[in-house]
Order: sequence, then structure tokens, then C-alpha cells
Amino acid sequence: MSNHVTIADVANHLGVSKSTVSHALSGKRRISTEVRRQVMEAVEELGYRPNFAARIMNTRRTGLIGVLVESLKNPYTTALLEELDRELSRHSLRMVLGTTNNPEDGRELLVKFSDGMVDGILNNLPGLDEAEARRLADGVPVVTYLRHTESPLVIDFAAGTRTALAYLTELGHSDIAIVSLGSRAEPGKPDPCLTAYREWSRCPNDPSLIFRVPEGTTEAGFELAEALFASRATAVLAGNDAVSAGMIQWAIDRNIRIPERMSIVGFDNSSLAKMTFPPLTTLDLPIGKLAAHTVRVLLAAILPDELLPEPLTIVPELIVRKSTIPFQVCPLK
Amino acid sequence: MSNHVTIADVANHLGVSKSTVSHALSGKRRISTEVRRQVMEAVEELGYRPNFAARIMNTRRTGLIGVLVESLKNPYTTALLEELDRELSRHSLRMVLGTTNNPEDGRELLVKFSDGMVDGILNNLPGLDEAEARRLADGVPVVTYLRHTESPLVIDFAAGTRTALAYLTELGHSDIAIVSLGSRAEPGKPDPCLTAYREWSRCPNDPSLIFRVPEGTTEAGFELAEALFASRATAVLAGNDAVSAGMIQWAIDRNIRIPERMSIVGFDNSSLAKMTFPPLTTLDLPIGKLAAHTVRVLLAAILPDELLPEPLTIVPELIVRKSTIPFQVCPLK
DNA sequence: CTGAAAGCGCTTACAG
DNA sequence: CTGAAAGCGCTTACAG
Repeated sequence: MSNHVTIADVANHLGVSKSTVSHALSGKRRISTEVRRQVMEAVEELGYRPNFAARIMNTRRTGLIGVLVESLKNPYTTALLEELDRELSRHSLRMVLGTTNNPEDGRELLVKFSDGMVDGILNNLPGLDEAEARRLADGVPVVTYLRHTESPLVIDFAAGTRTALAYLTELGHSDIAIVSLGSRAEPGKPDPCLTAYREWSRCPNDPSLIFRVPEGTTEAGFELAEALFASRATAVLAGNDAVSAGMIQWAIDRNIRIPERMSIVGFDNSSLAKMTFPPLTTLDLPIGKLAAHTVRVLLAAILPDELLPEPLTIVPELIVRKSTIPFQVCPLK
Repeated sequence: MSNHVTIADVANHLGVSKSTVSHALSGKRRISTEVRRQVMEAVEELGYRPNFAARIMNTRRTGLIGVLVESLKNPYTTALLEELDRELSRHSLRMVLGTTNNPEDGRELLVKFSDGMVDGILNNLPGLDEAEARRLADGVPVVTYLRHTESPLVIDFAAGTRTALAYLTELGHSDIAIVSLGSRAEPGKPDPCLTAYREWSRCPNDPSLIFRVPEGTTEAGFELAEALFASRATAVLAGNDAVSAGMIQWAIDRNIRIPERMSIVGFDNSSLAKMTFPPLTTLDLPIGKLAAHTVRVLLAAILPDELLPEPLTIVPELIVRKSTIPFQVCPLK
């Protein structure tokens, strides 16, 4: 940028036209080998670098993908971002980050992204549904993570929930609590984990074992723990790994033993799951597959010759670690 | 983007010139209130949105900052990114992410960023030093995190190391190991923690208590643990929290008790520090201050009227939790 | 207070 | 195989 070498400088230097230089560089038409060699040499010598603004002005492609996320604090989110970045890199696409936990700011960011700055948008904001995101993006392709309807990516949360409930039941637990994540479902729609839980429960309308957190964070888990441990539950489906970690922290602070006092099942199988003590029994979400499918759906909307992938259903698998044990009649308090 | 409403459409619609519309929108010259009102109305009615490419072509500002990081796996890095994003947002700047653990790819990314795509670059790659980053950026302002020389941000690693060593010595430990992070110092320069350790040590040339990890990750800590626990050390300065967490995982897997068998001191005071069991004694790095200072140095290079902040020195403070205890003559194996 | 026109640095029909 | 020119959609001197 410092020296301002333009394509005109290169052309003048060689006594050829700008089109020749442009075509030699892009390879979009045949150029005599000799001229091509000279152009390459002059480019090197003068330090010419095609200007971003001028290039995108013509091509209408910036190579940028806007990514909206709520926070970078959850290791699951950042692991997902890393996978998304890896997939996008393969197509020379880079991520522009928009971080906000405020839906209004999210909408504003989405609109800002859609002025031609990005070629596509990945919406990971729980508070922004697919239809609205699409409308605001005004023609820029948007894929809403886990909630896009074209070639949908379905995580069978209900099946995962049933697996975990069956496992805990087999361990002898009957008073099993659930933590419902507001962010798991589309705004306004019911949490599928909670629905599955209610179907399984003998008293689906008993609220005493149903808990909710506004965000799936460690802090939220920590906050919730007091109420949970005051309930009659001996086991809990904790919503996700971060929430589980918060509960474990709370218990450790009070010398309450996990899993003796409470069996905890996480969700995500994030890096956190192996860091807590005890390490978490959790439901695995194969993040690489999720990221790859999401990016492929986005690419299909951006690149003309990219095909829409097959719809994908993921059934979360239970990974048993040490945060769950058989029901004990007289739990160690 | 879908409807292609340009400034010319708005101008024609009202029968005024493009300059009038442009100026009404930017406020860069006086416009009669009536015309201004009409412009705003027409913009709304036609759904006009200034085009990104055309705007940056003229202003030479994209509002984008390139951020180079090694990985998103370390919670310390992502916490830093979140803070940086927050600071940048205040100035309507957004981050373009470049993630790579390969120095060669990092150089390539830096060069790509510098074609006018970004207004500035934040280099967090341990393998890319300030001088080279500046040279490759070809005039685009670069700030190399923790290693920029203008208005430097110095973390007094030596003081932090001495604090931790003094604390462990007071607890009665004498065989204290250290894990040196290659990524802590400029490439080719000595790790300041290791230097401070050697100055403190009675046998600075005894290599049996000095360990090295290529990356500051949980995995690296896990790998290293076997050798560490085979040494005569009863305490360790573990490099950072992630490495500490890896060691604790390794110990938990083998029913080796921490801190009874080994006192562990982390570095960073990241969110990990409270998640491990036992929670980590660690050296705190005030991430908000670090991010704010870094962004201010970058802004001073980008914005003409922004002043260079005062140089800043941070002395890491010891946060005592439960991963350290007094030396025991007969450690529980 | 407003308009006509040049210019940003490329790409890409169009013409040869 | 190559060149002259139009055009992308804005901003900003320049002129009135």
C-alpha cells in the first residue's frame, strides 16, 4: 500500500496496455509467453499488488464471510469457529467476526455485513431466526447454524436426550432433573430436549425438576446450582458442558462430591468435558461434520457450480466418563 | 445487494445530482433541510444502501482489522480476542480472522491482508516477529501483540516468575521445575521466565528440572507430564494454565494426587484456572488492560488524531488457589 | 446551497 | 495475440 504501484505503472513500465497486464495476471486470455514473462518480472520488480477495493468493485466478491456469534467464551463455540475457518480457508474465504449477545446489535451487524462487505453470512445467534436474518441480509446468502432449512442439518436432540435418560435410568436414577437452554431452539419454539424429557417423564407437568438458563455458560451453571442441589434430583441433564462445569465448580467450592451427590450429563463433548473433575459424561456432537456441512450449504449459495449437500441428521452419542454413577440410597452430602 | 439501488437511482428519483445525495448522507457539506429530508425519504423508499466496494475505493478505509492468531483452542486467546473485538467495536472496526499455526501460512495471510483489505493488523503469531510483520505488511500498520516496540506493552515475566518461585520456596519446595513455552518470547530470543528461573536456581545449568513445550496447549502439558513426574520435582511453574490443565488430566488419569504429589503454578489466570480440579494457583494477566492498550497503539497508527498511549508495564500477580501446598517429605504417590 | 465531471484501480466487453 | 475505452458506484475537488 505504501508505494501505490498500480496496474498502469506496470503497463507503462513495459509499454503494454493495462488489459494485457490484467490478463497476464488473471490468465483469462492467452498471452504470448514472452510478454507474460515480462509482466511477471515487472510485477516482481515494481512490487505491484492488485488493490483489494478495485478488484472487488469489479468481481463483486470480497472473499469474506461474516460470522455472527454470541460470545467467544464457550469452548464449543470457538472449536466450531476453528472448524468453520478451516473449511472456509479451503476456498480462500476468510471470516469477519461479529460478536454480540444483544439481538438488536446482531441485526445491525448483519445489515452492515450485507452492503457488499461479505459474500455470505453464517448466523450463529440464537436470538436471530433464519427468516429474519435472510430478510435483513437483502440478497446476501445467509446460513443459520443448525437452523437452516435448505439441506437442513438436524441434530436429533430428542434422541440424545432419550439416550441419556435411558442410561441414567439404568443406573437406578429416577429423580432426574433437566436444564433447558433457551438458546437450543429457534426463538419462540420449544427446546427439543425439554420436549423429549417431558415425554419420558412420569409427571411431565411437575416443574420441580425442570430448570432453565438464559445462556449456556459456566456462570449460568454456577448460578443455577444452588436451586438444583436443593431439589430432590440425584442426576441431571445439564444442558451443555459449560453449564455442567459451572455446577461442578459450585459443588467443589462447597465440598459436595460429584458424582456421588449428583450425576451430571453434559452436552457437546467440548474440550471442557475432559478438564472438569470429574471429567464429564456427555453427549458428543461431531463438530467437524457440523462445520463442514454448514459451510457446504453456504458455498452452494455463493458459488454457482457448488452443489447443495444432502440433508444431514446427527444423533448425539453418549460418552461415558466419571460424572455419573449408579443411584445411591444415601448420597454423601 | 439484490436490487442494485445506486446513488444515481436516488438522485434521478429526486431530480438532484449525485453529489447532493452523497453529501446529504455524509453530512460533509451544508444541504438545505428540505432537500436533505427528501433524500432521506427517497433512500428509505428505494432501499438504497451505500456500496461497500465503491465506498472503500474512495475512502481507502475498510473498517476491517486483520487478526492473526495461532489457534482458537486456548481459552486465553479467545478471551483476548473477545476483549480486542470489544475495543475495536467502539471505533466501528471489525476483525478479520486469520488462524494458522504455520509461520509460512501466517506470512502469506499477512501479505493477503495488506492489499487494502484491512486498515491495520494485529499479529498474535509467536512465529512472526515485529520487524518481519511490518516489512511484509508493506505500509499497513501492524501491532505485534506484547512485542511491539512503539509504546511497548511489557509483561514483566521475570517478576512474575520470581513471585511464584518465592511463594513455592516459602512453602518449603526446593526442587522446582519449570516448563518453558517457546511461544513466550520472540523467535530466537530466550524465554524471560526461563532466564529468571536460571538466575534464581542454585544450579542454573542443571537441565533435569527444565522442560520445554512447543505449544502452550493442554495436549502438550499432557505429553510432558510423564517426564515431569519422573523427575525429582515437587513443584512446577507450568508455563500457562492450559499446560497445567494437561498435567492435571494426566495425573487424574493415573490417580496421582495434585497438589499432594506436585504443586502446580499456572500462568494467565484464564477461565481454565477455575475449571481444573484442583483449581489452579496461577499468575494473573489482566486481559482487559492488555487488549485496550494494544488496540490504542493500533489506533494511533491508523487514525491521524489518535495519540500513542503511554508505555505500559504489567507485573503478573499471584492468585493462590488449590493446586499448591507446602512441601511434604513423603509425597503420596 | 448545488451540479457536472474527474478520479479511485481495477476488469471486461468491443474492436482489431 | 493485443489495445483503447467503458464501466463498477461511490467521493471530492472544481466551478458556479
